[in-house]
Amino acid sequence: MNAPDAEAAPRLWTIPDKPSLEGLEARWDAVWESEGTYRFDRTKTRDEVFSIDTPPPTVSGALHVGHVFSYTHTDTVARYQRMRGREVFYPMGWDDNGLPTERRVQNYFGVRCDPSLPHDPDFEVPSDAGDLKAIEKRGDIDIGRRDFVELCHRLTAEDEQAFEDLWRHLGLSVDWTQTYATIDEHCQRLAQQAFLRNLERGEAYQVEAPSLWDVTFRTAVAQAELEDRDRPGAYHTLVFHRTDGGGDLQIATTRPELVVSCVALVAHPDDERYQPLFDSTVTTPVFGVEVPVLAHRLADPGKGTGIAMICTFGDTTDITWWRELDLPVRAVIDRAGRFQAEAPVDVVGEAGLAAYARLAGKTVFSAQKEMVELLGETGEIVGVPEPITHPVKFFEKGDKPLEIVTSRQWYITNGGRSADLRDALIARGDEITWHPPYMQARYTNWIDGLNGDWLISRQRFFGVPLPLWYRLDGVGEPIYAEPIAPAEASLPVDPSSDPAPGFDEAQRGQPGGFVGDPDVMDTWATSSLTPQIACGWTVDDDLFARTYPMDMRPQAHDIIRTWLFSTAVRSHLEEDTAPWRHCALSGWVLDPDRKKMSKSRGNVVTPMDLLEQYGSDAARYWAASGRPGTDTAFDDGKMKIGRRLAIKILNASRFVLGFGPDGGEPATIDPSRIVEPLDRAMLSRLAELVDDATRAFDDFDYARALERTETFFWSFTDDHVELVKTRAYEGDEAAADSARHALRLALSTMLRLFAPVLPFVTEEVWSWWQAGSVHRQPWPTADELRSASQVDGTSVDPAIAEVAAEALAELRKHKTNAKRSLVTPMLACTITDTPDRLALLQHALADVAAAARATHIDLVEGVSLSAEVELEAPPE
RNA sequence: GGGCCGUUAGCUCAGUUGGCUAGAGCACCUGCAUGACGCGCAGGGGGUCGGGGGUUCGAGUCCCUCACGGCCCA
Repeated sequence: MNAPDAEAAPRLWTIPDKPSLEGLEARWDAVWESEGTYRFDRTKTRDEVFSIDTPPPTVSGALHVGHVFSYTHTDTVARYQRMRGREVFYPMGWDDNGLPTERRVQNYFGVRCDPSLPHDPDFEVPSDAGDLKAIEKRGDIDIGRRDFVELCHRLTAEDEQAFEDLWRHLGLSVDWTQTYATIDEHCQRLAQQAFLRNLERGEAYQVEAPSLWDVTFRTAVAQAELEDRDRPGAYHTLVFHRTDGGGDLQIATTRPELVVSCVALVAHPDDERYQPLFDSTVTTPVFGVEVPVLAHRLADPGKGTGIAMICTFGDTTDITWWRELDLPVRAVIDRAGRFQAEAPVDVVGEAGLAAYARLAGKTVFSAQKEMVELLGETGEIVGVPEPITHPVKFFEKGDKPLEIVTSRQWYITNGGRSADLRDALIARGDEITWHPPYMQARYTNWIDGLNGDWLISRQRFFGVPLPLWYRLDGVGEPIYAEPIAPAEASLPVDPSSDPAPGFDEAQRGQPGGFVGDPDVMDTWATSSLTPQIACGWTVDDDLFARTYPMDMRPQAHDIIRTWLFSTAVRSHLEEDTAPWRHCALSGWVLDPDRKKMSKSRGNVVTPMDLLEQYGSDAARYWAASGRPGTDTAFDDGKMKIGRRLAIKILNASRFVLGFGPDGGEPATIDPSRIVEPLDRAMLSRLAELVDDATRAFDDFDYARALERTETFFWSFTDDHVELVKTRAYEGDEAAADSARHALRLALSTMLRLFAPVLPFVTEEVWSWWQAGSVHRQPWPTADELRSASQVDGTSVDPAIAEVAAEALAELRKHKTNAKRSLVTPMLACTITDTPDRLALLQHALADVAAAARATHIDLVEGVSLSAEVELEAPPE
C-alpha cells in the first residue's frame, strides 16, 4: 500500500505537449494493480475501516449500463472514504448461484438437468456449445446433476471474467484479492453453517403446507419473489344449492375449474344478504359436495356477488381462510400444474366421479374449458362469462401463473408469523442511516405486509444444498421429523452424493437407511449472508472484528424486500445487530422513454462500447450525476459533457503547471507566497467548496459534490485563470509567484475533489507533477485553504473574486457586442459601480485591466455595475 | 384501495434551514483565431416553478387539496 504522501518529495514535472484521455484506463488499472493501491490493510482497527457490502452481480445476466450506474455510485463513496483516511474494505462478489445460471447453462450448452441420472465420469462439454442453431437441430441432452453443476461452474467462470474486465475498465477501486462467488466452497459452507445454526436455535423449520408453486420450474417460491401481473380473466357465475330447501345461490368466480376443490363459501360478516345463511350448508355444482357457508372479514362484498368459493387452493387468500376457518383440504393440482388422476375423496357420487375423469390430467387452462362445458351440461352456470382484467401472481422469473401446492418445505423465521420478531426487525431499520431517508419506509412497509415466514427450500439443482438427510423407516419412507445434520467441520456437504453421518453410501434409499434432502436453498439464503461471507464469519475472526457490522450497503431500491431485508434477518438472528450502518439506494437507469432498461425491451446499451466511446471518466460522470435513489434517464449527451470536463481538466492542468519554473525544478506549493488579494479570495471560495463537497460526500451525495466542484472548476478556468495569467507570466516576481502557487494549490485541491468521480484523468494529471497516487492522498480540508488565504491572520474579502469576475464579464460584453475579439486592446475604459464594490475591485484592478487588455481603468461611483470602453479600431 | 417518490426553460436537471430580479448544461441564435483547451471562449433569446386554496412582511421551498406520471404493496 502507498502511504499518503503529502510529505513525500515533489517530483519533476513531465507535462505532455498534447494530453489525451486515450488509453488512460488500461494504463492506470495496471499501475493500481501492481502498486496495490486499493489493497485492504487488515492491520487497521474497526474504527479506521470503512467496509462495503458490495452487491454481487448476477454474472449470468447481461452486462448493462445499469451496472455502470450503480457501481460507480459506490466507488465514488469508496474513493472518498479512502481519501478521508479510512481503510476501505471493498470486496467484489459474483452471484452465480441459482436459476438465472441454470437457464443460461441450459440454453448455452443445450442440456437439461435430470437429477435421477448418475454422474457420468466421461461426460464432455458439448462441442457445439454456444451454437444455437446446432443445438436446436440436435435437441437438448439430459445430464445428471453433478455434470450439470460442473457446466454451471465452467460458464460462470467466463462470465465473471467479463464482469471483472468491465469493472477494471470502469475504475472500481475494488480489492480484487477479496473476491468471492456465491456458489464457491466458502459460500456454500457458510450458507449451510448459518442454516444449521438457525435450525439449532429453532429459527429454521420444515412444514408440510400449501405454498406458492411455479409449475414451469417445479419449485416452491417465496413471497419476496412474487409479482402481480394483469391478466385477462372472466367471472363465471355458478349455481350452488342450499341444503335447507331455500333454493340456489349464485357465486362469481374466475376459477370455475376449482369447484371440485371448493371446501366452503364465504361472505363478509356484515353482509346482510348472506347473514341468514352463515353456518348453513350448500352443495357444489356438478360434484354435489356439501360445504358450509362461513363469515370472514376478508370476503369483499363488492366483488362479484359478494360471496366467494374457498378452494384448496386458488390463491393466497384461500390459504388464509383455510387456516383461520380450519377447513379440510381437497387439492387437485399437481406439481406440473395438471389435475391429478384421482378425484378428492369427498367426491363420491357417480356423476361427480365421471365429471372429474374429464378433468384428470388436464392443465389448468384446459380444465377450465372442460369445467365450463360440464357446468353448461348441468345448467349450473348462469349467463356468459364476464371478461375482466385482474392481477395474477407470478414468480418474477416465471411465465405461468403460480399455483398453490401442498408440499414439505423449509422455512426461516422472518417476522411474518411473529409480531415480536417483526417489530424487532422494523426497529433494526432505525439503526441504519438510509440514503435517501425515505427508503426506510419501503423496508418497514414490506415487513408490515409479510404474511408468512421465509420459504427457503427450492426444488432446483444449481444451488447450495440443504445440508440434511432423513432416516428411512422399515418400508423406506423418510422420517422427516428427525432430520440428520452434519457436523460443522464437515461442511460443505452435498446430501445427494455424501452419505449421512453414521451411514454408509450403500444404505442410501434402503429401508432403515437414509435419504438426502433433494432440495437446494433459495439463492437469497446465500446472498443474505454477504456481510458474513465477505467479512470472514467463523473462518477469520480477526477480519470479522475489523469489518463487521459493515459501514455501507449499496444496492438498487427494487430489492429492498429481498436482498436488503433478508440480510437484515440473518444479521438479526445471527449477530443481534443490523448488518450495516448506512444503506445507499441507487435508482434505475431508464431509457429515453422513461422505461426501465432491460434486456427484454431490447433497449440495452452495451457498457464496454460506451466506456470505449466516451471514456470511463465520462461514463462515471454521467452515473455520478444521478442523485442517490433517483431514477435517471440514459443520456449520452451527459457523457459527452463528462468527456469535455475530463479534457478540460487535462488542458487547464497543463496550462496551470506550465507556469512552473524552467530547468526541471520541482513543483512546489508554498502558501506563504500567496499574497495577492485576488488569489487569496479565490482560495477562500475554494475553501467553501471543500466544505460543501465534504458535507455532501459525508451524506453519500456524490452528485452534489460533483456538481459543486464542476461549477467551481469552470469559473476557475474561465474567470480566475484569465484574470491572473498575465501576472503569472510577466508580473514581478512576488506577484507572479503568488498567482502560480495559488493556481497550483487550487489545482491540487480540485484534482482531489474530482478524484472520486474521475479517477483516471485526475491520476494522470497528478502523475505529471506529484508522487504517489492521487487516490491515496488526503482529502482536501478547508482549513489548509483558509490558512493559505490569510496573511498574518487577516483574511481578504472573498467577494473580491466575484467583483473582479463580474467586471471582466462586463468588459468582455462590450467586445462581444462590438463583434470584436476578446484580445482587442482598449484605448480607454471606465467602470461604474457602487462604492462598496469599487473598493473590492480596487484589490484586483490590475488583473482586470490586464485580462481586458486595458492600459488603465477609471472607476466611477454609481448605483450598479456598468462600463464604457473605447476599443482600438479594427484593422482594415 | 394503502404507502412512497416526482411534476421548475424545447430536453436533462440543480435550487441545504422560506429571503436580492428563479439557475446550470445541452439544444438554438450572434460573434471570436485568444500565451491551455474550437471537444474552446464571449454574448443572447427562452420559464405565470403541474392546477387551486392557505400560512407568512415574503413561498419553487411550509400546510391542505386536486390532476398527471412512476415505484412498492394489497
